[in-house]
Amino acid sequence: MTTLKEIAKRANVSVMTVSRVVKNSGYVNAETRKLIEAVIKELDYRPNEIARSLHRSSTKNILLIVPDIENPFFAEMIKGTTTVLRQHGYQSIFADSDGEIGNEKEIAERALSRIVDGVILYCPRAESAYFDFLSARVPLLVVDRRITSHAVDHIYIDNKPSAEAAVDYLIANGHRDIGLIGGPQNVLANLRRKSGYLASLKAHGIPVNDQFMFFCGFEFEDGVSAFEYFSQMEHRPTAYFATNDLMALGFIQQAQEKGLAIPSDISVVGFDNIAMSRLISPALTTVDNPRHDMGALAAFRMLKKLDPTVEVPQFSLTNRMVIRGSVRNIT
Amino acid sequence: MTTLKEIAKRANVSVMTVSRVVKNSGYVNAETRKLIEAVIKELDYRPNEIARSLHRSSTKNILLIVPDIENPFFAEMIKGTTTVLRQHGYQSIFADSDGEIGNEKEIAERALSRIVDGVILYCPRAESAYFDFLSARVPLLVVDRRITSHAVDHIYIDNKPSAEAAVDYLIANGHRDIGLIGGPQNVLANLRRKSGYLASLKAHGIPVNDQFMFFCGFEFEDGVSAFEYFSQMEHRPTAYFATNDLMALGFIQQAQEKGLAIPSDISVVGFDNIAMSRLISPALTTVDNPRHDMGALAAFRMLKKLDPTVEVPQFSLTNRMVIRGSVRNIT
DNA sequence: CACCTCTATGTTAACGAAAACATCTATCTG
DNA sequence: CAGATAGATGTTTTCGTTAACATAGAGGTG
Repeated sequence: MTTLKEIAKRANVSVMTVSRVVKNSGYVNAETRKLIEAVIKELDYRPNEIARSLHRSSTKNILLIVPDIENPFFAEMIKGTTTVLRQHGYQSIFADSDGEIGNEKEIAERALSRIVDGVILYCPRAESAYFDFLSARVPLLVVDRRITSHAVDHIYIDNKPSAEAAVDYLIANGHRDIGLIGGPQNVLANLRRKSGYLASLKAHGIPVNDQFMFFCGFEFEDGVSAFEYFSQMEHRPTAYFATNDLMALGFIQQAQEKGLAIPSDISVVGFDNIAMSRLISPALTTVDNPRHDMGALAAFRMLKKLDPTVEVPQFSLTNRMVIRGSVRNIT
Repeated sequence: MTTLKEIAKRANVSVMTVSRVVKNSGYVNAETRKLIEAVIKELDYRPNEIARSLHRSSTKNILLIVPDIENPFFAEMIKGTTTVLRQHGYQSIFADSDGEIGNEKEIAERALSRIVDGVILYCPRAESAYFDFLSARVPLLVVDRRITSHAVDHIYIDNKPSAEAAVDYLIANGHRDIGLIGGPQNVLANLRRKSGYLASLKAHGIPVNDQFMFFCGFEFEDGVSAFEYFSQMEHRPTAYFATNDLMALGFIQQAQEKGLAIPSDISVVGFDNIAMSRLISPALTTVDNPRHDMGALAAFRMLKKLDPTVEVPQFSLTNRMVIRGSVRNIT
């Protein structure tokens, strides 16, 4: 716990001279510098960043709040963010809210104690008025959530167009009876995917069949259930759009279990492009969202908030279809 | 940026009285307190944690360094740690070293500037002498790496016994020709798994066949290569032990692609119990390691370092076999 | 009533660093 | 050679909070 003072005493100079050596600023005689540097080394001195932070009233820390770090979706965004922040001399304080609004707020509130220079919220659960509250008190960025308030800076990709493109792709491959494995109906991103499905059908003059839409959870098992639901029907879809890969995977596994082949019997398109979708057989055709870039952009936008001279590079944040082997052309 | 001073001025009292109200300590007249509380609310005051940290010379922050947060293995450990830390009033500063020694050291070194009260290194890459250096300067805990130095506190599960148990299980199911899909030979955990394989064979008097051991990378594709390697042999193993699930998954997928059935034609055991191993068909028999608990224990051990009165709960950190459907009894 | 104790509040110093300002010498310029 | 200037170093104050110490009135005890 060496301090400037101790160095100064040992070197027989004032703290200010030592400080000048440490920060390499101002005038210091070459020999004095040498002596002080030797003492610094001898006593293994390192500046106390807390004291510095207090003085400059900035900590060079950014608080990142995610609903669940075990979800690779968030892990990848976080990685994109921390990498950029670190390159710019900022550290990431990280917190996992477990998807609970209470935790989320409690954690965010800590940021108001000036332990961080800014807060980035990933896919937060709190009500939108809360973001106005926070934003008024600390540099704030909300990622992956649509925000209506003009005052709150945010990054959001609308999933509707890419979902529509995914269904367009099925239609282009000759499918007209297309099932929707629709996931939960209380998550915005998911609803936008459903909207894309509906929009595509409409654009191609295909009437919507309510029977062809199955709503469920978000998990692998929900894909299994979806298969069971559809397999009981007489007239079944030839192709399916699952609003996330995990459900698509469950659906495909169950289909194969029951002796159906993908894509010769059934075509499937997923959404998210999780790691596993590449690895199954056949590999899943899906929609990739730029998680890493979203995280990186969030970092840059935050840096610019804190220092307007920062250059924010161009990111084209668009979802992209990844065509693999789970769709068959039936024209 | 309201400070105690401003509150004091507005309420016409000294800063100390305000401080007493904020910290709820010492004597304060009920009416004075009420008045001060009103002013605090009016000015939206929050104590500056940086100033507090400086004064108490402790930040209530712990630095966590992982090689790659996108790897669910680390994400789960991190979650175990942060959850416990948060419950004890500590925040997690998080950093991703990208598996590079240089980054790892650079990040760890920051901790010496007293911005954190302790450091937890997950599966670090640095040479072991470095841990002595760090440990002498900051409360340090090393997780998932064998450390010989007596001075460095660490948490480590030897993978050999559980690997041995996994192979024992294959042998108990009547297999004697057992292939090893061995992964890279420069990673300690992986070598211990290989040692377990060898130990089990030896214990059962089964001679080791060098041809039956395939060494490769760590990925899904390496499992695919492994299948290709073994399928060229005349006399093939009836069962395989893969030193991680990802390779087992690649191996199984390729086997199924080539028309072989699991487990009727080939039995496979993996290691790690990643999420996907439950989801394939047949579900993979594998070895589960308590990632979450390791993370939680790391947190408790760190807390105890910082405050010896903390109770560290009992964790039985042992790998456990998870028997599912990828092994057939051929006796 | 002298003295103690409890209640209530204020003053000073400290945490470690650094910006702002001050001092002093040596050298240079007109 | 007076005065400006660059070089080298020191002193004071500030960042916001709080521990330690100081003060002072009210009420109680012997």
